[in-house]
Amino acid sequence: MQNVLNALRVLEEVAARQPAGVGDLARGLEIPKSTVQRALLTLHTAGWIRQADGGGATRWVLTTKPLLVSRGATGDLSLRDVAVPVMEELRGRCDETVHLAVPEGGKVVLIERLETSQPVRIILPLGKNLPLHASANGKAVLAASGPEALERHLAEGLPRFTDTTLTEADGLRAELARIRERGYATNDGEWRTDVSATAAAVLGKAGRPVASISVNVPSSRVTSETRAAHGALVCEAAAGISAALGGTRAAERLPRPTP
Amino acid sequence: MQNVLNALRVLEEVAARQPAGVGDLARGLEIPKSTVQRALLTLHTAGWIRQADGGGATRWVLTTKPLLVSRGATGDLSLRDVAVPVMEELRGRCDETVHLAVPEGGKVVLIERLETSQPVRIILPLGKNLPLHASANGKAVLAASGPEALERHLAEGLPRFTDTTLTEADGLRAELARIRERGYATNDGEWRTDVSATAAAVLGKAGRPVASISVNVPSSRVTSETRAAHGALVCEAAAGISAALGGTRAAERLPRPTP
DNA sequence: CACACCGTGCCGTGAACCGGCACAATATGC
DNA sequence: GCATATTGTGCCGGTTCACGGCACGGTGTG
Repeated sequence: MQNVLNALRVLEEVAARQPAGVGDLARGLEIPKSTVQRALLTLHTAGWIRQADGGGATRWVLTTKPLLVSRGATGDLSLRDVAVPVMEELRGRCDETVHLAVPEGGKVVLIERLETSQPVRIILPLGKNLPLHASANGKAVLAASGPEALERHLAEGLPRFTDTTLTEADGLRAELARIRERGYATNDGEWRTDVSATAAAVLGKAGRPVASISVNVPSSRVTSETRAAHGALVCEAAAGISAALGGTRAAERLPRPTP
Repeated sequence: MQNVLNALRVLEEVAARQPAGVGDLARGLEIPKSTVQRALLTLHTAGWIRQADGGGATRWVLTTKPLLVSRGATGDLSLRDVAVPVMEELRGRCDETVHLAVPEGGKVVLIERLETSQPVRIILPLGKNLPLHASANGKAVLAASGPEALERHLAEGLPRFTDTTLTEADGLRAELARIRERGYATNDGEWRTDVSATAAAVLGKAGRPVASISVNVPSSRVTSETRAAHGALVCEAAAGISAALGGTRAAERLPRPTP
């Protein structure tokens, strides 16, 4: 138990500051050197880390095993493989940065990105946590979730990020209704002043939102025409991914496959 | 130790067959149910897995933590972020499937893929291990490595995959010399009969190969013209990535940054 | 209703992890 | 060149906690 927690913390630390030695890690984690050393050897025999090629001091780096494991991290049929081609098509049509995010623990997490060719870009690191009430992806997911998810989120409060952030429950409710009506969500500098986005939710087999796809544009580049155009595009893209995942968004029951 | 190994095996099994229950995992791993249960709870408190939304029975799925950890899995400056735009450019010029692989443990591992728009495609799963002596990426890496790496690989033998596979040490040596001469490696059905590829190695700061980029084409579509064209393209792409990584491929020593 | 299977929790035993410490080898300061 | 600091590695005793058999309540299934 404690052993596993230590080893996983060491693993994360290795990932963060690779290539790293025993001393670095022990100091960064505030864990005795011996413990870190044992964790490193264990992770090595498990095939998760290896020693860097350079001779001298032993520096540890990750193997590709974490990558292998995270391949199935997004959903049943490898959401990423299905979504990326659709995202490429979408970016081709608008030439703006396209994001894919999945809901997790009261946030949405950015898991894939395709960049625009334009010089002014939105650049968020993969793995970034975005708030549910102040991002286009978050609001799209929230609008597609049940009311209990909304209440759960309201209970945690609506922190303000900019002066356009929705911090009132009623305002958020009205916004979500508008999103459900037109099918896509928008964000006009509600989280970072200069970031705007348009997003639509991807629905899984159970009709629940499993992801969200968005077009991200610097606020300075947004016009009412592009906004509407992006809305239509992300709706189409999200519907395409949902269908490819086998989503039953108002789909008729399929004839059962012959056994 | 044993504890950690168990937990990591459980984690991999969850990744492979998510959403999965305790019984499934225990049977698949041939580990007592109690042990698996403890490992699941531990992984949960560590934030690596979570319960699926569906009510009924508890099914476990991965969180995005493995994805976060694997972000830095490829190199110092996130090789993937640097390579993907170059790969997109490359695919745009030839409209064929582009692969990115990294060397690891006597193999090369496929870590990124961009697909062609053409109907006949090469589809290899991400994370696939490719042999050093019978794949374009592998040979490109081998040609850019030191002679001791070659000897180490020769000691393990050269298994035959097809009737064009290079299984003789001398033949491989000659091939590697040819690769070093022209800058790119080729594979003409030496691993799978219908898969051909052209690859060039990406060099890191120490001048060692840290990755390889390749254009993969069905053998039926290969001509001598496309082969030469792809060779030039992958060389250019690999050089671009190497430069972006700060590779010192014949680069002069930089003035040290003022402290 | 019986049966099988599910996920979960308890518990005694013994093997393990923990972490302080010591040691060799290599940078760094004077 | 000596002294100092820091590195990675290995050992070992004490105590903890992981192991895995077993039992329980709940849920389909025949």
